[in-house]
Amino acid sequence: MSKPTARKPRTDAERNRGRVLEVACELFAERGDEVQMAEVAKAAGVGIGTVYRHFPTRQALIEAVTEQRFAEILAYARTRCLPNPDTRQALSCFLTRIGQVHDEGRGISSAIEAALGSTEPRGQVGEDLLALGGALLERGRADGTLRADAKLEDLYMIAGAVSAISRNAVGDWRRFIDIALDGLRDPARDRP
Amino acid sequence: MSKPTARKPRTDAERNRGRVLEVACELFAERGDEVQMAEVAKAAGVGIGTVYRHFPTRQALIEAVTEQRFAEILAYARTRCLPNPDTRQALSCFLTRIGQVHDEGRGISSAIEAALGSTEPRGQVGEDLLALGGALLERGRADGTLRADAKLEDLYMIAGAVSAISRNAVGDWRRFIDIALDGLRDPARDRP
DNA sequence: GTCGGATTCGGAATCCGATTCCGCTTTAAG
DNA sequence: CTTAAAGCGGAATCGGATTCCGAATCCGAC
Repeated sequence: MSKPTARKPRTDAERNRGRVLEVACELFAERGDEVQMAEVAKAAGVGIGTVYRHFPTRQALIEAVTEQRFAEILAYARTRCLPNPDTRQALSCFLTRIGQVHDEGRGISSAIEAALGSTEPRGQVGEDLLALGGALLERGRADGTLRADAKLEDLYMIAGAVSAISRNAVGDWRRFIDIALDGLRDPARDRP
Repeated sequence: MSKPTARKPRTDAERNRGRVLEVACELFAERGDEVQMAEVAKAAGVGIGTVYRHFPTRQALIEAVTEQRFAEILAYARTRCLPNPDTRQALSCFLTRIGQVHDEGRGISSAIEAALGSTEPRGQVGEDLLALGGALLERGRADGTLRADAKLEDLYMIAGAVSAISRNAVGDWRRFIDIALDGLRDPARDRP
């Protein structure tokens, strides 16, 4: 049974968790992977032990930060991309946002990339992001922007690719987005 | 001046270096990133100090292993891909090989990926690989397999993407290769 | 063949950063 | 206000890369 005996979590603990996560977001965005746990603790004004109580592992902390980023992307996609009636532009806008997030916050990029590709979406945010992608995909298939056999997986492969390309600075990821979306176009209705 | 005072390197040193590199290739391929320097040393039958003399850093060792992989890819591309008269197939074959290398040796994948995207090709191998890509690209533009404005950078973005996708197991990278090459096709001569 | 010094070896010691542990402090509940 | 549970801080521990240095091996000269 779900114990009704559960006491309300201490307010100071909640606050501390929040501070740590917030500070971690900033630090990772600025200096990326090189940030140390002790630094995060000091910057948040708590002891190392406290950081570890809330995020049992460096990896866990990184994942939490990553989820924040995902939430940002999700919010952006909902307000700026979905509303665009041109499906191609909506898709491009969505993918572009992913590239931008990497360009801005240098850190956690690899985490974002890994999470993007994971079939186990961490929590509600991942779930929602997946759903949003599905909706865009459906629209695209319906209005002919995408080939009929385009899959959600395809979209996420491309998203992962954008992540990798921007992270490694391989080239112009904006250009890549165009190429990839062209590749996902319906070949039967080309030529404008 | 290039010091003529340089004595020929000791033969045992050469041999040790070779052993270490060989053993490292195997270990990294089998167990990837988790391999420790001490392990490599033991497996190669030398002391840790020796490993460090030849590869001053774990990172350096990984890069050396990576170069081996690149050499394999280069050799394969030369003998199996270039000779294929169908440029599309040749390109696909080349990219497929990259995906396969990741699927086989689980390790150093991230290193391969990073190196693929680097504008500073490590040594002759990278140089040659770049040249080979350029040749395929040129062929593709000439025979209409690729759009006229396709760049070498595009090809390497795609290569990096294939690495990332196969490494993170985001999805079916073979399918991605098709999509990406479709996107790089000449849009003016579609419809068979 | 063998002598002397340069080069390489081996592996113990060191360094660094993540993670664990535990006595002390603060909060929720009665 | 009292008390036990929930949290806290940070010193100690651990794991693994990297450094150091005396001992062992080569190379080239005689």
